[in-house]
Amino acid sequence: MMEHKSSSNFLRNIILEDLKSGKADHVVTRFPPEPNGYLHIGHAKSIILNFELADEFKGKTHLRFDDTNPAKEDTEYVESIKEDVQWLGYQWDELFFASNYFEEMYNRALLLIKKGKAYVCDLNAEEIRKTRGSLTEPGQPSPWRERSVAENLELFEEMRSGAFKDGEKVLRAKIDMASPNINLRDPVLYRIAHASHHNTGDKWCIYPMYDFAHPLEDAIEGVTHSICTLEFEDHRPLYDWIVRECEMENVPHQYEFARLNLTNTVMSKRKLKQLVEEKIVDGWNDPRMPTISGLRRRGYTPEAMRNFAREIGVAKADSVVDTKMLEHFIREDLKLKAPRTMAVLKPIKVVITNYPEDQAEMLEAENNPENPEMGVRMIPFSREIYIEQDDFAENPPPKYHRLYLGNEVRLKNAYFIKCNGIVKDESGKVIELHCTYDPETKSGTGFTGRKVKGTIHWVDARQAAPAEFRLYEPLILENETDDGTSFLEHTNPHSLEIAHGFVEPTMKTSKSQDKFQFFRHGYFNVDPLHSSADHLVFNRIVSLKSSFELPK
RNA sequence: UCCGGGAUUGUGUAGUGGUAGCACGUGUGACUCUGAAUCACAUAGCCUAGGUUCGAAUCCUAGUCCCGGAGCCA
Repeated sequence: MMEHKSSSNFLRNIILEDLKSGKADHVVTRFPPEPNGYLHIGHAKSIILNFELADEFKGKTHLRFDDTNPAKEDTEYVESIKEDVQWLGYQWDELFFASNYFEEMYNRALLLIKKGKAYVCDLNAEEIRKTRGSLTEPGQPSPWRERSVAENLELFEEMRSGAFKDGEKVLRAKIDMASPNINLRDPVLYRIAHASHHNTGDKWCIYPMYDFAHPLEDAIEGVTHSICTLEFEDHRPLYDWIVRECEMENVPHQYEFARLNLTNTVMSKRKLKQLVEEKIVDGWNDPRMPTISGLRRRGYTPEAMRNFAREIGVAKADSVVDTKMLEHFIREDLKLKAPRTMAVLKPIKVVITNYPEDQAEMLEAENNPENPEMGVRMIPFSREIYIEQDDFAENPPPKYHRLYLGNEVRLKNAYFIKCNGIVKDESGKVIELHCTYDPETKSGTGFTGRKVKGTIHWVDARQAAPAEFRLYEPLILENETDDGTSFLEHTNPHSLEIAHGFVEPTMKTSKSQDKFQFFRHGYFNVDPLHSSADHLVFNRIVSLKSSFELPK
């Protein structure tokens, strides 16, 4: 399909100006996830932004794992992140791990110490917090702030060699305890953690903090435009300080944009993790999750996600994008790609009383009327078929165009049928319909003798394949409020509905991740985990829009 | 309260001194072997108040409201 062009945004304008003014003569961006969880659609926005910005200016984009905290990170996440980035359609020019720079970072820390810009502090976490001051009051200098360079050097080397326990000492930058920007009040640069790291193993027992590590990583890699989210805005002066004082050759610049929020969705790793751990969903790739792996399993395509990301734009104002926008782009992408087929989700049997019992025929059906190149298929038809329960009403509501006693409708790709009788069980529930068909009205014959208001879908009762359908509703009912309630109280108990019905016989050969439009229902994806040849499972990606609502 | 940001139709986003545009949504009609799609039309906006200017969403002044920041997390 045609890819949408993204509209102008402030980051593009900045790059344009930088190139024009000579502040930069090329562009290098990076996507720097911490491998401590799965990527979600908010990350997709960042990935698409970074890769496309670089691409537009013939630059490069690195994938860099920001793995400076061994306690939280794991190679499992490294692999899933790589997979998700590639699935989205991007290939990094370079793959880096921050942990591979640990020696370089250590040397830069040494430089800071020698310049009198960093010191080893013996205060514990609690004491550091207490002396940091508040939003309105300055902090107090640490009693260890004036240690000699020689002593600092010796102590820092001992920290590295494992002479101290976790938390016993830290390395701090010596900046300004009275700064109105709290990030500048002698921030911690290194902490001691006797933990083994997914990449460096037990080589290190001191690990750099984000504020120290990130600017160095960008500088080492020659990143020109370091794009991050708004909450790091306050860190920018520190970022610049580190690059300057560590005397880095390349000088990257940090720019911040607003993270993505979607209606009826939570987007923080912490909350998503909670949904997984409290078993509200079935893992990180549950089709209800806004994770890239969840959306993929639901049936979203990379094209739809890219077009969505381009359309929502990039800005600095906090915002919440309507999920309908995302849905629009998957419908648009699948419209010409997905074959149409008929599926009855909640079946009721119809007996066509004037159709000979021993007869059957094959009828031709277009695979996609909007895309004739997709050809045709043959579908079986005989005396007994299934239709959708909702397509029959004993007491039809106003403007009901479907089947009811005495009314005639078209069976898609087949004949007109008229309802003459209903069969009920002891409880009074309608369990079967008796109809008659008109052979004159066969689809494709150009019959114009009379018109019907409704066309309904169906499957042949003898040959249809049983199938399971998973219908999703938003996981979160209300958007976050400030009333102090946990978002878990707003989860939708009916976010998953499982239906059992039938699909056309040709669907038996469908493969994992195949996508279809079930006539009049919506777009569905073959579930990669639960579907098999003898037990078909389809995830509803998104329903079709409908201007008619059945009254409850 | 200190520091840093932000405010353009219902939602998201362009516009950087010269007709406020795009997308989604919503509504109406046409068409229809999908109550879909498509097509047509409609819908509605510059936070407030002053000022500069022939002319302000844009520049200036003063407000208002919203978001972020006090991890040895990122």
